[in-house]
Amino acid sequence: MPDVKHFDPDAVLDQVVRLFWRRGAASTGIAEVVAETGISRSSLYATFGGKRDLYLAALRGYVERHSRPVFDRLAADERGLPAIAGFFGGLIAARCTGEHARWGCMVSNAHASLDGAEDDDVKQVLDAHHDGLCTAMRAALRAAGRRGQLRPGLALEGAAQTLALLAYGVNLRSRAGASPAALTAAVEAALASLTPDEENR
Amino acid sequence: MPDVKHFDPDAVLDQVVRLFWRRGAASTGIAEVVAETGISRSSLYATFGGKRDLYLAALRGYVERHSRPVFDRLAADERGLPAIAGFFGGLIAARCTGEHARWGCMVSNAHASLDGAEDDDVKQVLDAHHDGLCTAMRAALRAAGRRGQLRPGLALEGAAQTLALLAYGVNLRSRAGASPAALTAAVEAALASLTPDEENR
DNA sequence: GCAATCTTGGAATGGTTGTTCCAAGATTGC
DNA sequence: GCAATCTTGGAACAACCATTCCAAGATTGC
Repeated sequence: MPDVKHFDPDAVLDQVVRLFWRRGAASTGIAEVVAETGISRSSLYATFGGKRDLYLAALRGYVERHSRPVFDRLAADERGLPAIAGFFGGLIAARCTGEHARWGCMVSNAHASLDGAEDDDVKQVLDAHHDGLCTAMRAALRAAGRRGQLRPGLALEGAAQTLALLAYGVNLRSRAGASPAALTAAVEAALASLTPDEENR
Repeated sequence: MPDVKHFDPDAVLDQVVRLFWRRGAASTGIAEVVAETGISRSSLYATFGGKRDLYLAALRGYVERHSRPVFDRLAADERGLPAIAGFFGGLIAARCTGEHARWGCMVSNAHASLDGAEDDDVKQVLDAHHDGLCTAMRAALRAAGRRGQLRPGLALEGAAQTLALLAYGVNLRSRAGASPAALTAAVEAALASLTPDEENR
């Protein structure tokens, strides 16, 4: 008997993600969300709750739709270092060109926007994201190890953490306009230092 | 003949830095600044101009008082890798403990809060900061090279960029509550991969 | 001590914020 | 087609935003 929604919540959330991703949560008003999505305030609040809930849903949607697929692909890639190089290559391309150029990564941005307050739900998403990235990186490094691409004695867990933090650095600097060349140089140096000495002579 | 200021602008700017550093610019109101500093709105506007000018002054003050001294010390340190290890050790300590624990780095935070708009002045500060960090890192790496601490064939410029981006990663993750141990593991792995193979067997 | 000149406190402003509310509209099962 | 039930548009709201303004106060050179 009831009426049904006159819009697609998933599509709307996608637009909200793009808005919060680009502009940040604090400096994006509900009015902008309404203008961008075309749906009314009532529908927004009825579907997603208040602004905090909306942001949280958008952040989770971002991880689910943008981060997770990339992490999964990296973790499943058996090529070793080329897989990691491919990950960073795609990252730099996505951060510097195309539709989302200079937007950075919504999760990285969220780190800086964390209110000292009880942002526990947001923090949980951030930690889960970081864990997913580290895990994928670890898997790719293990594959590299199996193929003999890594220098002897390399601390696999530590290297995974290094590369994960490096990705955050790329995300951050890309937002300020860092050149793809500079970012690529940093990544290539990091990857080169994982290989045995012989390959760099 | 004129009257003179009834407060110390430098001390006030320090308080403003701490406020924007911790809470971010977008979510900090002028009212909070007035409450924190104790000076009145009139004095604030007369001394620093509007909010954008105030934030810019605070950002520049942060770089001048917090980043620059650390960069200079790193650049002048002739010990090589131990100097870099010391830099990161101090960074992790400052980010995870003490007065500014979990505040991250104001410049790193600024990256994420960049409005797509004409934030050209802010971007300039960010670029200068990044340049200072890379330059200091390069100098320290050169010292390491002179002392034979680096693996053969290492791309010095690339390694400097890698370490700089790594620092941004540390800043970001520390704000979300990353453990000093995890951050240290990432840094140590990065530094270890700069040395010749022999030292890790 | 005087007058000139800047600073200061605090009220006032107009705009924007997130959120709520309700009448009007749309869609359902029967 | 009917009523029940949800959704929708848009007005209304109080709180807060950055900024301005002015009378009152403080400090200076003389």
